[in-house]
Amino acid sequence: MTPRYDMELFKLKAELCKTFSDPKRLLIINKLRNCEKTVGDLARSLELNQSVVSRHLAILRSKGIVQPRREGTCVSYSLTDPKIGEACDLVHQVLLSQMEKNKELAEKFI
Amino acid sequence: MTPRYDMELFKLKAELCKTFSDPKRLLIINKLRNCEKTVGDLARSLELNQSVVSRHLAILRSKGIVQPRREGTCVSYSLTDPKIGEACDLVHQVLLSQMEKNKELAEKFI
DNA sequence: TCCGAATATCTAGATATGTGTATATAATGC
DNA sequence: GCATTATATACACATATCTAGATATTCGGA
Repeated sequence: MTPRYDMELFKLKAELCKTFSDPKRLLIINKLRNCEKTVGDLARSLELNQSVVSRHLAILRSKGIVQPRREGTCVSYSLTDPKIGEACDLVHQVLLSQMEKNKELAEKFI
Repeated sequence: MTPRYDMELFKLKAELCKTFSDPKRLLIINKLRNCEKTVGDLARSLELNQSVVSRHLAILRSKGIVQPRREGTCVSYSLTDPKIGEACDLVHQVLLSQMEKNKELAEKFI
């Protein structure tokens, strides 16, 4: 594996991570974990502007994270892969693990 | 779990993801997977500017991803948690899984 | 204490990202 | 065709991020 090839691969990985690096996108993904939802549903339940939701969905769609299904004037979105939910779980775990560490560290100074 | 609390939690998760959303940071993390390395080692082996490596290490350090160990004038860095390596593996898997999907999709149009 | 090596930080400039508002597009029913 | 509803996109602006290059800091040795 040459350095150049590495760079290309890691660029792709970084882009994928970037897709998950917005709190509103993570909220949307979380809402879609178990069932598909329309743009309007998401906007209402997350109390977000319709255009904001639509744009984040467009980003997620362009990265293959979610898929649309049109039904009349409504468009329902769902996750393309259950692995995406698992990835979010792992982020959760790493976050908790970090919080634990910070807690331990904080306690040392009490 | 109220929406507000959700938002705070997802902001933290998004920040963690953002930390992984730069290809050079991912390369650095990858280099540190099995053994600690000095700033100079990393700069040389990745063919990156010293200040760039140092800056990225500062970001990773501030998020608790890596930890420094000074030895004379050198500073060696290592991962704080093996879970971080696992998280990168999962990113890798999701990426492969996406590539598979794109391949399948591409083949439908051949 | 002065010097050199290793690392960290500052600055300025280019690029990218997220948002609200307004508008465009798509589909349905009259 | 026209009005309505749902969704997508364009625009302008503010903010954030990354980088190279210069400079500051830290440490060990002469």
